Amino acid sequence: MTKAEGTATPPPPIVPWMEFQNQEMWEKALHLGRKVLWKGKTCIQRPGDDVTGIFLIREGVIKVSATSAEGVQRTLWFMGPGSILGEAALFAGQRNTHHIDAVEDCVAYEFSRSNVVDRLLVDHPDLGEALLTNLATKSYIMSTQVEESTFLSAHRRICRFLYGLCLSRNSPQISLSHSVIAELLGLHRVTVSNAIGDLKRRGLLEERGHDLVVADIGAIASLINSDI
DNA sequence: GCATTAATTCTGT
DNA sequence: ACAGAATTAATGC
Repeated sequence: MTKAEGTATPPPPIVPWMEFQNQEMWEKALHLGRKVLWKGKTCIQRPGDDVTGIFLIREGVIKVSATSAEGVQRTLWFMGPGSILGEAALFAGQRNTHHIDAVEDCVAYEFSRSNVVDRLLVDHPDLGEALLTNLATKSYIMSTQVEESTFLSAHRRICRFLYGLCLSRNSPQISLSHSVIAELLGLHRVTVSNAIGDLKRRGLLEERGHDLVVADIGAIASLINSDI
């Protein structure tokens, strides 16, 4: 608790969107990796694929999702620059279990298992810590989603998501469609459309082109803890 | 390069 | 489930 007590600023909501700005620490290790490019809207990995290393995402955004046998998709989280893909499977000795798609053109660096274990972790404790931070973030995203989906109303979850995304991305602009948000939160698309329409009517949200812009972040924040 | 059409996606009821 | 608006892709000139 670094801040004063009186005005207890609640911790920012955990949202299923990973992104880390301090990427400088990775510069010293990039030579150990292999640069890879992923074209937008293409598949990166499917369930069952062998995991031979980890990927540091430097540019672009990818989507991690689970798919039922019938083909229904449930997005688990998005990953942006500074986040690491594949470390959970690598350390658990598991094959990949999710669908991973590039939603836009991406630049990443792949580090082999041996380079991670013998070089990164040994020579660069800060990178080891970054790996743990990445892993812990995924863990919190999943537990928070379970928690919110069982205890919170759809309306509140949408407000939490919009608010948390603004804070973590440090931008009021949200360029996600209603159906993408619905898949991410496990809600019906129409539920998301109605809730967002409601927030727009109240002036808390605005539409800029095809994007949403949070106009009154304070009001959205207050809605997180009070329904309707 | 530009204009039309066809297809697909997005939103609000 | 459906309709209108808005994008995007494809085609022809």
